[in-house]
Amino acid sequence: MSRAEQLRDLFTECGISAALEVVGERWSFLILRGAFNGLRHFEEFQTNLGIARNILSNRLGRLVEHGILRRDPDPADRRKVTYRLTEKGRDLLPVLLSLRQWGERWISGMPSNPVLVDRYTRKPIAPIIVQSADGRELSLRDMEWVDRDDLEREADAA
Amino acid sequence: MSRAEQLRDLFTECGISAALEVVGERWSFLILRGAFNGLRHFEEFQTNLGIARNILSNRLGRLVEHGILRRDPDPADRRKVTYRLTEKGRDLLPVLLSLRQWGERWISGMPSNPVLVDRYTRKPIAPIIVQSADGRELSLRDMEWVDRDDLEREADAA
DNA sequence: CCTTTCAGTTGCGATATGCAACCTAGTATG
DNA sequence: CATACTAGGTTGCATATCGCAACTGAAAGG
Repeated sequence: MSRAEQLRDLFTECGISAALEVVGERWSFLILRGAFNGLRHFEEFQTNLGIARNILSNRLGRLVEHGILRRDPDPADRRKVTYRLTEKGRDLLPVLLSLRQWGERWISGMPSNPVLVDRYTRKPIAPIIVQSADGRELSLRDMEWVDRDDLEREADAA
Repeated sequence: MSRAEQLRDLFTECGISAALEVVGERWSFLILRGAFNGLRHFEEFQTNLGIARNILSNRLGRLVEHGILRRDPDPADRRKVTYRLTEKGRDLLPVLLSLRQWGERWISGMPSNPVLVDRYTRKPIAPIIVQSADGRELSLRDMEWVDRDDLEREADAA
């Protein structure tokens, strides 16, 4: 595959642009961070994040539309609405945490509060890293972009 | 304290907000994806991403200001400028890859092309996960948010 | 009833984005 | 040398999105 072809593929069918369509807007990550931290109700998000009410309304709606949050009426108090993460939403945790760790390391320079700990050992979670299939840590030097078809041909040849 | 300062504090107190202040704008992640895949020059970014020239100019400038990209004139052709990732920028790889993996799994439904492989084993990299300090995979059930001061008190009590 | 709470919606000005045209320095061509 | 072309922007202007404050409407609570 030529370099030009590789680049074209890269930009037409990448999971990153697909993901950004859904969670790439201004407040989406912060709303999700709130949800991971236990925020459930509109007013909780609004006062905690300081986000404008109309924007919050719009973002919650989009996250629900995309199946990242579930919106349930509270049976005990019919004014209240409960937003909570779906499995699809919970699966964004590595993204949120790696972003947070990067921000702590390179921008704020210190760990934020509160800390996410292993419930049993009470120790903070490890830094999120890129690993090989057999669990070794990989840096950029250890990796290479390969076309899927080329990779299959390699495997067949071996 | 002015409203602007209040907002600034709000933005810097959490690693996620701090990170988003720098890389949270519309095209930033896509520009970084390009950089990770070898794009170096203004025109390369522009034609491959289809981004407006003024926005690209502004984003590249911001990424350089924040030390995520380095901007060097090309000594061989003094019209050309080379943008490349700094260590701070390269350290965003787990964020980009976990976002990509999430998008592949939940939005596009299939792995994108090309694939990032371990250069030596030729196998695709592993899914990015959250791990304990001793390397066990952690799910949300295994974790807990703890105030840092409370955690210290726990440690002292033990 | 009367008040408060919750989850929004509406109107409107400020900000950000996208597009096309233009600009400047440097390079290739004849 | 004159001319054309290239790389990396900038400028003007239309549109889209955001943020704030005020308002709404249904449901509790007293």
